[in-house]
Amino acid sequence: MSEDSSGVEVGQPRWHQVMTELSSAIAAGSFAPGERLPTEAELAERFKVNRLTVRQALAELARAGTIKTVHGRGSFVAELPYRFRLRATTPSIVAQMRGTSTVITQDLLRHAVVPRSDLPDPPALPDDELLRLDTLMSVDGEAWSRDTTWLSAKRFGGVPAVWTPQTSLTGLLLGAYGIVLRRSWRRHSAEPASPQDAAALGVPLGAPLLVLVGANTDPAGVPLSQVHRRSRGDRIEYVVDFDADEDV
Amino acid sequence: MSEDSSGVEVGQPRWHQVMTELSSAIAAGSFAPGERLPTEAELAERFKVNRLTVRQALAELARAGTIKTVHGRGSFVAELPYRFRLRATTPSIVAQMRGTSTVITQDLLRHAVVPRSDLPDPPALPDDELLRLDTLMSVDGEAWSRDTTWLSAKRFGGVPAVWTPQTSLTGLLLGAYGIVLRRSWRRHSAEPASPQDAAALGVPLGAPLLVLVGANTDPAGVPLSQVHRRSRGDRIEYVVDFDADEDV
DNA sequence: TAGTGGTCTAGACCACCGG
DNA sequence: CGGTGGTCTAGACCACTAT
Repeated sequence: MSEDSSGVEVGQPRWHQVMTELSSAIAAGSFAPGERLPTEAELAERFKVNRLTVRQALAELARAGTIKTVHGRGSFVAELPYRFRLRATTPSIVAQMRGTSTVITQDLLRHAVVPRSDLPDPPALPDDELLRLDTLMSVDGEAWSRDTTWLSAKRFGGVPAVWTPQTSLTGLLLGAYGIVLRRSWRRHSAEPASPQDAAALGVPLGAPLLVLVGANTDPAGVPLSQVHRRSRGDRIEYVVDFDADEDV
Repeated sequence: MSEDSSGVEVGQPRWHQVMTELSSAIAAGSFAPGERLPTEAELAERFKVNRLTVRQALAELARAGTIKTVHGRGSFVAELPYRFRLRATTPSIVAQMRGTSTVITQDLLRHAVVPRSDLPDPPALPDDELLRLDTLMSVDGEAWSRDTTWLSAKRFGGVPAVWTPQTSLTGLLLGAYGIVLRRSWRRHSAEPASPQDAAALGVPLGAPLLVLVGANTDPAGVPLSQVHRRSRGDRIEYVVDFDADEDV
């Protein structure tokens, strides 16, 4: 990245220069976390570019999680980037996070019983009727991940009735059914946020999500549940520790 | 997503409609994998919108990996989405992929010996001089992931001299040094592609990358290497299997 | 209602690719 | 060289938020 005598990038598009200058200013503390940036019109005037050029710069910063843009209000510097480190060996995410001083809620958005034959790619569960739970996990009021969980409808049909935002599914299964979940396998991938993801998680379209697909069994190895979790990439990461004892 | 009588989305921005229509056309096979889409000007005329509106639609499709846009040539439908499934328990990625009929190369882009004291966040290795290897892994000529690997410079200083594009680092350490690597821990996260990532991997700025940070030890548990791998999210995923025997 | 970001247009010029 | 995508401008109007 070459620069001229005044420290301005050379040979880069104008929007890229604006992006890095804003990024540097934020990193240098010229704008505090949570603070509002100048309006797009002001930035355009300050950088002597068109407003669209500013917008391209802001869009990239938003996708990277550096700022958060809200329609009608402005663009705000993100809170200090914090990524929650989750142990992949532990079935319950919510239980792990509850150990902290933050407020964790998991709302049940939808639930339905679906015949296995209706599913193009049914989960590997030994049941004909499957209970589908769509939940949204939030931390301090900020949505962090969307889950879709599949269970046996016959065995666990009562779960939606007793669900509360404080529910941890693993804890519920243990408490109400006496069942201990054991992780069987996990798949980790990175995907761009779909329009639905973007709306539910409050991230820009295309923002990186960390996606987990996995299965849990009972202690005997009988498949009990299958999970599909889409988490904000700037908030969640998974740790696999091969040295430590693999307990819960 | 409501639609009017002709099946056109309603209440969505024009660029979003163009995006979904193109996406559907591709999914329906109107454009074969690898085929070139009409030019932006043609699409603008066909959809009766400005070229910028078409460009916003194409940009989202490119970030999602549906198409690949090349300056001066056009936009091309991506080859059938294929994601390589890598076992997280196995230290060597390259060795895993070599089992397939594809051509895997790993080019050594740069290497340097760095005093540990020069690093703001040094890897957990018991050495004062560290060898840094920057490599690029490609599959059938397409760049899939960039690695930065740290090793003891004293023990492994000869590695760069014997490197070839066919090298697997794990295999090399075993062959030339008689050392068996054992995975110690792994961290998986999702990040947007930086300008450097985008240039090296041929993806759009901000495209989702699957990032792995990890450490390996010798069989006795002594730290040997630390890895930082940034892979194309549309090409790589990691599998953690808790049921299978954890060998290899 | 005023101020903010979100969308869209028309037009221009530049940078890259291929023959 | 002609054709393609990449960047940028000026200007307009819409949608959302706060007061």
